[in-house]
Amino acid sequence: MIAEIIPIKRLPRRFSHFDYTVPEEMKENIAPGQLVRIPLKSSELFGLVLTLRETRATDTSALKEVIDIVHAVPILSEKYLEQLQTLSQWYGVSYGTLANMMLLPLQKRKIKTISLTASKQVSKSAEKKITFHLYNNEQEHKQLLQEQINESANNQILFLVPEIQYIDTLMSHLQEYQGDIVIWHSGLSTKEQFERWLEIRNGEKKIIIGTRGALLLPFFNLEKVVIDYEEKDNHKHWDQAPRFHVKDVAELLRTTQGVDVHLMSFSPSVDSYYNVHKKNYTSTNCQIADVPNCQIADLTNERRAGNASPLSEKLQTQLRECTESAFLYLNRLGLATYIGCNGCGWRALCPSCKLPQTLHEKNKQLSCHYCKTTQPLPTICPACKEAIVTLSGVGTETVEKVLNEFVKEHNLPHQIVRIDSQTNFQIATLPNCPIIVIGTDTAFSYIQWQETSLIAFLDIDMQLSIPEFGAEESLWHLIQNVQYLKREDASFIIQTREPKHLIFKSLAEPDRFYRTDLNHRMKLGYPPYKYLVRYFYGHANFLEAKKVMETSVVVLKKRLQEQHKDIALTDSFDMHPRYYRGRHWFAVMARLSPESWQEDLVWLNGHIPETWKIDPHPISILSP
DNA sequence: AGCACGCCGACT
DNA sequence: GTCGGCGTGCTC
Repeated sequence: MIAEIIPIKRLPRRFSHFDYTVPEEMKENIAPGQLVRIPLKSSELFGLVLTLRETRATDTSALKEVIDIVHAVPILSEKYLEQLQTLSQWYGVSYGTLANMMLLPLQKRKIKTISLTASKQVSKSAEKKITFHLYNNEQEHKQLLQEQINESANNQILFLVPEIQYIDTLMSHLQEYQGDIVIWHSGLSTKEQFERWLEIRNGEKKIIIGTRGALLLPFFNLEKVVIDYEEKDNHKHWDQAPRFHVKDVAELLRTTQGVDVHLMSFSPSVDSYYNVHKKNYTSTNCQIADVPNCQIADLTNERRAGNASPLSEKLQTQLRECTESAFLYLNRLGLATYIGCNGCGWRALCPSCKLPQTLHEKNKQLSCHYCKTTQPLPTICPACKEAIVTLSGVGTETVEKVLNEFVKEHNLPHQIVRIDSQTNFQIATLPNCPIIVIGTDTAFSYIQWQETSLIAFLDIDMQLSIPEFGAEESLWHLIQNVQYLKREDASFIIQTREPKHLIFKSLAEPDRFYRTDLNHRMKLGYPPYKYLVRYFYGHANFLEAKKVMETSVVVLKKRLQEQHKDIALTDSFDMHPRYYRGRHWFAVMARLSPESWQEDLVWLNGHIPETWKIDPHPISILSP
């Protein structure tokens, strides 16, 4: 007898499973889904029995033997073995990689001491549509979360959040259920993983709150998945393969296992807006709150009038009158400033990555964030040879300097606090007086919103010029996020050189933003009208990377023309950064029909070079 | 992918 | 003599 076994280990995609012979005395007891021990190369590791078959004449090669069966009860049920196969095809990873994510906490010494509860065959309930819920404040949020628990039967319910810090918010809303909750995220120790994994696998805990990795765990009887903050990009596992989006995996669970899927947000994604209006989703309420009191400060006029400060007149006036705390948001870091020519618009770009270089004040050198190479700061513009290269753009460090002077000049009581990923900020060190926080995204979770009466975006124009289909949506959610968190009477100022931009015109009329953005996406073939799949490839040698990618794309296009005319493929393009982790990266993107993406994706994955990385439902077109 | 193996250069 | 850097090859 031969057992096809998945080694529980990250392996390349071509090694899905291996054949092992089953010793005579094991034949009666071995079954699919069981955890076994197997030899692989020179080591011994855990494996998962996939299928069993009688020895055939073709099985001539010398196979190794299964060592032993760890538990008589299968560790994964039939439906999870099927899920393993689907996900392997979608994301181009070996079964072992996925099995490793489902069973990661296995510890050699402890594993034999645990007992597994055999899962009953739960009758699959009738497949329901996805439901969308909108909430406008924390009370509504809390109420919706509790309803989700109260409305489900006594089976497991999983709440997914985009980042670890949101777990606390959910916990505070679900205090009454504390004893029945288990938390899952990537920061757990091996010991914590082991204990919690068992509680989830054996159905000892009914409520699971976790980040995206929790979705791949083997649940005992999962009835419902709630994806909270559904618009956030961190619901996508972009880091490393399998690059899955929780919405896609939840959809698989819905259609194959009858799991009830709910999406929630205070700022619905453009995708959800579309699906609610198309009645693909059921919705209780999708009346999006407007942003009535947001003030736009037109920087173009101010620059013309001679104000070169990063603080507009409007902001300066309100800062002078501000007696409480203020939050000034900037979406770039402070230690570095971008360099360019004021005369011709030339910008200092890294020669290999093609990313804007930054000036390090200390040594007056231009350097690149990614490849760390440095160059001297030019004194004349390399493009027009005339204008002197000057600093352009502001970072948190620059703003801090300007503010220090401002505070001194107007005798304000505020202390200035910088919060970004480079400052080691501790919430305990906050002074007792009113403060002005200068910060990036990192600052959002530290702001004391009840004590903050003025919020300003200093420079979000860069966000509007990013060539990504989701750039405008991201800014929209950022504005909504402030509106959601800020005290009702707090001022909110956005400084921009493009006051007539769609987003600002739509603040009092959210539907206008969604409809216009959707219209753009339809014309350009972006989600929700197309399902995108990005493939990318990197090589240490630039020309080699370019050549390999281009020739492969030509071959693939020809094949599509012959066999799959409905799948459109872009030309290959360089990524951003172009040079990253010691390689030069090129990408290509396919546009699939949203109705057939699952089959089309599997077909495409089967026709690409093995060296290509597979990225379905990409969050970014250009970046890794 | 990840790990063992082996080759070579730099140190106690 | 031995530590360790990373190029190469292999996994039923």
